[in-house]
Amino acid sequence: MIRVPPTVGWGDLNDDQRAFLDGVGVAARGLLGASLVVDRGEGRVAAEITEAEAYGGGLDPAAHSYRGPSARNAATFGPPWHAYVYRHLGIHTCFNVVVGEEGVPSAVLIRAARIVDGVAAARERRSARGRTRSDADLAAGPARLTVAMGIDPADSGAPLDGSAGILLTPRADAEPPVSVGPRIGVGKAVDYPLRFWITGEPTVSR
DNA sequence: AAATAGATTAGCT
DNA sequence: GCTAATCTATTTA
Repeated sequence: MIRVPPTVGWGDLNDDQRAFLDGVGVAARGLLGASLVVDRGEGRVAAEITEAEAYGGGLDPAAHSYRGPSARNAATFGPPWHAYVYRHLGIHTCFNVVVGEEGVPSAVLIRAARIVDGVAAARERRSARGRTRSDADLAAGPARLTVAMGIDPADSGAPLDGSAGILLTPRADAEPPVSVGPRIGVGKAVDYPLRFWITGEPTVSR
């Protein structure tokens, strides 16, 4: 994997680098409509992914893994179809799916989902401050999703084959209508559209 | 060694 | 809309 210095704009990427980034984008897009189930014996919640963002590891100045491995981002260098979970601003937890081969960091941030089963459990977790939420609001945002589904930083590095309580199943049907746009809350590399969502879904983040 | 920005959300104006 | 909450990693002195 070739690394690009922070001063180099995305327009200067060579063909191989662009192909890699596009590949991560395709992976993110492919996760739309996929089924995510968290089941630890109680409070089982099943959801369908409705919004995802791609992060291109060593090529992407906005990626946590851009400057090499650290204790926090180690999971992004691990095998694909595993979780990368981190804490943001000390209080919020975000869930990613590692999509690159082992040793090649890349991840897809799951920004939003539609709860299809276990709505009661999800609402219970999200109503910690005594507020009730609409169904569409339960997982409309990366940190909201982890709360609703009961995912925490201890899950970072866990496989997503169900053996650790988290099961991610690829979408079986045809791809739904997809919208594309720039990533949210990212100051760097804004000019490359790597955010994907299911068109018209009420569950996507603001 | 100290400052600051960040893949966010909730609550209040 | 604007700000607080509050931790980590990177940048600056």
